[in-house]
Amino acid sequence: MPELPEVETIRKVLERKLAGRRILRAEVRKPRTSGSRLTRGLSGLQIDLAGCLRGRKLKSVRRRAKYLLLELDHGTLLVHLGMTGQLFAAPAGRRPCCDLPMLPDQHTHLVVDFEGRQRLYFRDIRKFGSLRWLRDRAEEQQAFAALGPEPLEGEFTSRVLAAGLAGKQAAIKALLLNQKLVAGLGNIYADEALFRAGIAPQARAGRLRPRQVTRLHAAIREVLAEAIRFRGTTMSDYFDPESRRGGFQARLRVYGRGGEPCVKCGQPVVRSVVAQRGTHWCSRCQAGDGQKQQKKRAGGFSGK
DNA sequence: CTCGGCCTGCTC
DNA sequence: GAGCAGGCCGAG
Repeated sequence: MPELPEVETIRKVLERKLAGRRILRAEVRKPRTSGSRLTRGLSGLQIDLAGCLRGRKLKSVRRRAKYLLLELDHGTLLVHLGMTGQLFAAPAGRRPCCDLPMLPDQHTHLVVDFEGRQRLYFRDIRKFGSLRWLRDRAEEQQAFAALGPEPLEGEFTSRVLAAGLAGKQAAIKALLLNQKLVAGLGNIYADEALFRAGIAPQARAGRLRPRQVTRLHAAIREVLAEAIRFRGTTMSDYFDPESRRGGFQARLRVYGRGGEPCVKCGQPVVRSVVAQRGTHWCSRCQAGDGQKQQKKRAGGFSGK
């Protein structure tokens, strides 16, 4: 699902197409009463989302980690896309693109009509996404209280990363996915950053050498920035609001390439499970300092 | 921290 | 039918 680069790509498109426009009407299509975060406010109370949106003007579209914030002249709609969430902006009654269904379909949960015949759809097949209504900045801060630094901002320094890793026993990949150490990485970019840094995903976080931490910090920023330039990664169902696919999938070095030769050394890319997630890595280029150490030394001195 | 659960659709 | 999928949350 969408990770930081995809969400940032969506943000840019929405900002360009919808910022400054007023909402004429909104429709929540499948309000579910219990267990769903879809139409809940932060307090957990049911709210009339359509009523909150109607008549408001969209001032700007911001992003925090993988969250989108549609900031209105009164209140903010917080959107998280989960695994399969999509936002489409298209004129009413027009199909977003030929290989997508006519909207709204059975998976469309919210339809927002803007002035100028623009219509915004929130669609989410697996329903892991969420919509929340934030009344003010205080609620916004509360929503993000547990999130770590933005990886592309100055607040995310090599020192901050090092401090977050110090003493941790967990696999480095688990921490990268956690959103607390740094926010915005998901399974794809965690694997890609670790490959670029030459660190094994299962390496104990607290055991990384200072230079490995420095490389990881740089790799995280580079891979995210590059992925944004290519408008994100489309493995299967990611589209931006103009129905465009991402372009970064052609530049992935390990993710989704299990069994194929490593782009650096030619050895087959390994596909295993780390932190309960499918993980792609090169056991030669990412020797790290975990259990795989011996592999690197095969043929030379044996480890023990 | 790790695990299971949440959902639906797709591929074996 | 089983297993898998880009994320998160709550429980242990």
